[in-house]
Amino acid sequence: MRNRLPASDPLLRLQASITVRDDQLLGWLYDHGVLTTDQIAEALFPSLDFAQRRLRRLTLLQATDRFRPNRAYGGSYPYHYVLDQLGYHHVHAQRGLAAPRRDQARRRKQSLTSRRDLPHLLGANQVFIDLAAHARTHPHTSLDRWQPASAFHSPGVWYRVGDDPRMMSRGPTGLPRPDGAGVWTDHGRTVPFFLEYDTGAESLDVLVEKVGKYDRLYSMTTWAWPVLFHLPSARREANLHHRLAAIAPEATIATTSAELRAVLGVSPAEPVWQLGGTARRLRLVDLP
DNA sequence: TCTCAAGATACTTGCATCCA
DNA sequence: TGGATGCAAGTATCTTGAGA
Repeated sequence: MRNRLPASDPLLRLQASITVRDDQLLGWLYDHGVLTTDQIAEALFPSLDFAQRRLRRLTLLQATDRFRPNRAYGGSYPYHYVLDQLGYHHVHAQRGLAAPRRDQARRRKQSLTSRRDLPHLLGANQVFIDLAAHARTHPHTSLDRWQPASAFHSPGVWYRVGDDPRMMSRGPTGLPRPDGAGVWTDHGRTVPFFLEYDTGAESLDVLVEKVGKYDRLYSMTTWAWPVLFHLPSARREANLHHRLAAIAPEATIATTSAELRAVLGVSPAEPVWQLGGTARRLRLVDLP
């Protein structure tokens, strides 16, 4: 039974109302910036209806804040949720960090609402949300780790014991900057992976260049995680494989498309991943 | 140019049921 | 008793398009 004593301090009132699921949501918003109502409902709640109720409650408690962009031709997008100042206080307390800056939430909100690549961020987050939603409804599967792109921006982040010591001070220049990374478990088998989310806005040359950076990483370090390229269309996916066939990358590159997943109506955990040179689609957990 | 209804999209609210 | 949940109806806000 949670403490229902009225608390005058907003932070105490929040702490008294928070559930394990709220903890996970606030942690995700802290790490990944912004999630929509639909994404949160899909990954954490049994119904959209109940998710909306709970999110409204968290917003009233000042743990989360939200904004709602309008669509170009009428109507609006669902609410986009971000962490509010009390949410930062709560996550910092949970993780044993120093108190956040007084204007931390305001700065982050400003940066998120004005960023031009918001659809890219939401798209990349959606891949992990789909995995979390899959895990919620499929026993013996779990998304054990979900790391944001920012986790790979600092110098020395790629260094692991046994690697070239020069990697300790080396920044991400010339090395990959994945849109996220995760660890997926399915019936006792575990696969870590990097995600590259493509909206189709960049040329194929840029994607091939990214593969080259993973090749460089693999040759300099002990990293050997498969790289998942999530592309918008089947045609773009085929074109990328055609380009990769010419360079035969050392890194393990697996691809899928939003188009294919929409037709099949399946999550990224299902057999949708294509490796170079094979037509067969593999499940995420079956990737080498 | 202005007004207003229709349509689209998503959130809110009321009520009921189940369960610990 | 209160939280979790589902269903249905209502509400809010925007764009579009027709008509005065």
